[in-house]
Parts: sequence; C-alpha cells; structure tokens
Amino acid sequence: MPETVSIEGFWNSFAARNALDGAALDALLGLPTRRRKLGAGATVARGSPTPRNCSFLLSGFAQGSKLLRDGGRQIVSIYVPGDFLGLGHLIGASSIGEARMMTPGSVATIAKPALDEVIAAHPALQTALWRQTAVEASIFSEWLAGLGRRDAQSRIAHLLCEFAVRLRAVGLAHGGKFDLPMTQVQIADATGLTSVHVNRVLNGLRETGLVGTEKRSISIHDWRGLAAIADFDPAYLG
Amino acid sequence: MPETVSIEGFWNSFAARNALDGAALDALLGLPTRRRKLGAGATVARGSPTPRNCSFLLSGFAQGSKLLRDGGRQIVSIYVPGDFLGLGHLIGASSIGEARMMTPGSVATIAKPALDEVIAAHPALQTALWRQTAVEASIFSEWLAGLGRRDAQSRIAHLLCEFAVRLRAVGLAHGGKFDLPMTQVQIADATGLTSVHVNRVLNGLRETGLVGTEKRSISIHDWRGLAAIADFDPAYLG
DNA sequence: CGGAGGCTTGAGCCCTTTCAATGTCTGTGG
DNA sequence: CCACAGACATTGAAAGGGCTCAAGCCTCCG
Repeated sequence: MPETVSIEGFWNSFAARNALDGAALDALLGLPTRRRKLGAGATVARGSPTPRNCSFLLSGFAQGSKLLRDGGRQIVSIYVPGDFLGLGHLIGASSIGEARMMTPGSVATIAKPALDEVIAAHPALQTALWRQTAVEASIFSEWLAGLGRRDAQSRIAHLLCEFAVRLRAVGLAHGGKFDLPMTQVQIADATGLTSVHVNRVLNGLRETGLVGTEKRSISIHDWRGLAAIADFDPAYLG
Repeated sequence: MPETVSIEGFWNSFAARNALDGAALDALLGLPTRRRKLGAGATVARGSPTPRNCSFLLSGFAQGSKLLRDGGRQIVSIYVPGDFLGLGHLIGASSIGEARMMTPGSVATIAKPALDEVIAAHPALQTALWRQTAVEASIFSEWLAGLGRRDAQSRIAHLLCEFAVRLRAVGLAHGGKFDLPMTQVQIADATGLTSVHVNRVLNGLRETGLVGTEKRSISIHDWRGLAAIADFDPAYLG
C-alpha cells in the first residue's frame, strides 16, 4: 500500500491552501503523529462528546455514513487521500455519523491535546480548520441539492465529476481517468439509489459514450457532456 | 414585528452554550451591531470570496437555498430566530448558496473587521464559531440521510420534529404547538418533494391524528408516534 | 372587487424500487 | 489445479411512490 499522500505533503498543502506562515507549518510538521494501516471496513472515527484525536487519510478511500433505524445506509461524505476524516467530530459535533475505510488504506492520527497546543500557539491554524469545516458543510449542501432535486443520472454524473476534480487535486487522476474503488452498492448508498438502478444508469452513461468503466476505474470521455448532465460547478469544493 | 430574540439574549445564550468567559461575552455585547427589518424574500447573505459581515436572525424565518440550472430549488437549511445566517459564508466557503428571508423579520449584522478584532482578543470565541459551523454541518448530514433514504412521510415528519425542538429551544413552541410559516411549496423545496405531494402527506398525517395543522401553525398530538415515523433523534442538533 | 398566491383534489404516467435469478470474478483451501 | 464460497455485477418483470398536468377553490390584500 504505497502512501499516495505523505504526512509532510499533507501539511504542506494544507498550509499553502490556507496561507499559513512558516512557523505554523513547522509546528504542524513537528506534531507527533501515529500512522496506521487499516483494512476495508475499519472504523476510523466515531462521534463522541469528548473527542480524543484527529485523523487524516494518507491512502485509500473512506466514507462517512449514517445508519437508519430501518437498516438503510446513507453515505454522507467520501474521503480521498489528503482529507481530514470527520473534522466535525474534533470540535464535538457528535452526530456526523461514523467514518470508516471503504478500501484498505492508511491514516495519520494526532492526539487532540497536542493539536490543541499548536492551535493555541498559532491562531491562524484554527481559522484554517474552521474554514475546512465550512468547506465540508459546503459539500454537504451541494449533495443535498443533488439528493433533493436531481434524478439518478444527474446524481451519478455529479459524483463522478466531483471525484475527478478531487482526485486530480491530489494527483490521483490522469486526464479524465481515475480509480474509483467503490462498489455499486456504495455508489447507491451515496446517491440515495438502489444498486440495481445504479447499475442501469452506469450502463446508460457508458452506452452514451460519456464515460468508460473498466473494473473499478473510470474514464471520462466527454467532460463537457457529463458536467452538463450533472449540473456540475466545482466552486463548492473550494 | 416584535423581536423574539434580542441581541443581548442572543449573545448571552451563545456564550452559555459555549462556556465563554465574562470578558468574551462583554466584548460580544459591545460589538457595533446594525439591526435591519426585512421583508419576505429579501436576501440576507450571499456567498462571496471576501465576506464583509456576519448576521444572525432576531425574528422571522429564513432559508438557505440552492438554485439548480433547470430551475429547481433546494432549501438546504432553515434558520429560526437565534441562528447565525450562513456562518459558512463568513469564513469564505462560498458556495452554500444564498440566505434569504422566508417571512418578514429582522436581522442583526456585524461588520467582519469588528468581529475579527474580538476574535483575535478572545480565541475561545473562534472555537465557538467553529463549533457552530460543525453543528451546521451535522444538520446538513442529517438532512442528507433524510433526502437519500427516507420516504416522503418520514421526511416531513422529521422536518416537523426538528422544528419543534429548535423552536422550543428559543421559546417559540409551547407544548407541541408552534407556528410554521412555511408554504407547502417551501416545505416541498426543503424535503425534495412536490408541493402537491406535500399536501397529500400532510393531510395523511392529520388524518392519522399525529399532528394538527391550522393555517401556518402545527400542533403535534402524538410526539412518540411522529418521532417514530420520522426516525428522529435530536442529538444532531447539539 | 379583482387578482395572485396558496391549498386541494383527481387522473395518469414514469422513474425508481423490489424481487428474483443468473453471470462473473477473486480468493481460499483441499 | 480445481472446487467452492462469497461478493459484486447484470438483467428481467412487475409494482409503487411520487410526479406531472390540470382544474377548482379559498384567502388575503391592494
């Protein structure tokens, strides 16, 4: 399992995105960090009134999901390498559900007290984390619009577009081609559909020539067309 | 339009919820604040890369919504008196959509520079705002589960339960009775349904004896039953 | 008193689900 | 190297929840 994002790389890009100064970056880089390899299905973070630590993803994919009483599952967020895992948990918003690995991968974990110290010393860092939480909320709201108002084809197309952009940002997509290690059941749980219907829609997209799907890997053949169907505008990812 | 929440009341309860010390509270109370009365439909906050101010609701209801290219609208959040309006905007997550009044009401607005000063002087305040943003995200994720995996009846029941709890928290609900100044079109836009279908489901809930609806006002007759249909657990509101 | 927005109701259709069966792939153990 | 289990993908047929279209009514407000 090669790590697609290194701990240093993670903090560097985090600092760059948020215009942190050198001192803050150094403090982050000096943080004691535990690295763990996890198998598919392993739980990474769970809602808790007293969060103990904060994790981010180095390789593999993870999901945040909610379970309904009737057994249904809704995937509310998908994490790719370079993402914080359930940042909301850190600040005590208990109920974003749990984060678990979708594929094997590895995560880095920082103890909350250590992070708190760095935050106290570098207030800009807290602003950055706050901002990151707001971006998470912004993604949620975009997904809300999708689940509420888009049909199956549009939702799936939107998911593919979002992936393409996010994976490109961490160098995991080349051209319009990237690995999508989600099963159709997982895609269904993310888009509020049935795996059966996901299958049919995906076939439709393939037949239309918009995308190609080869075993867990996607190539977008017609970005314009796909984005149009999806009503996709990447602004919310920033 | 009597103000259901005063500016002092707002900050007091904000401080209490977040365990802010007296000095921080005083600073907040001293903040220069502009008060505005707005009509239904007025825009309060819009996504912008350079946010200028921060608002919260004193009276009336507001909504955060996204417009889709095909003309569809999805309401992604509903604000009641005592809520920040589009907190995510403040920190620059541009794309939560826009916030606008659903009913006539009044809002308080603080200029961002003034707020920034207070934040700089009282770091705990930023933690509180961050936390608030995380709660917003938590509500989003609960709505996501609803739009993705619950049927129409359950979604509407959930909306009513959420309102009951949130309005009770600011003293706007008495027993299970509260004003719900949303039109059925707006309920439809919030739940991802059609106004026609909202009407039928609402009638169903009334016929079952779970709730009573008298012109823009709801009384929940059977909280247990409604919460069961809704699969409602108020934890996410905290 | 007229108009506009909101509510209600009916009929028919369609997208998506459900149910069920079959096909494919991968890893495992004999 | 083959047999087998289990997870995943695919396909068909039928049912249904929610939508669309359309009309009528009510209420509030200018």
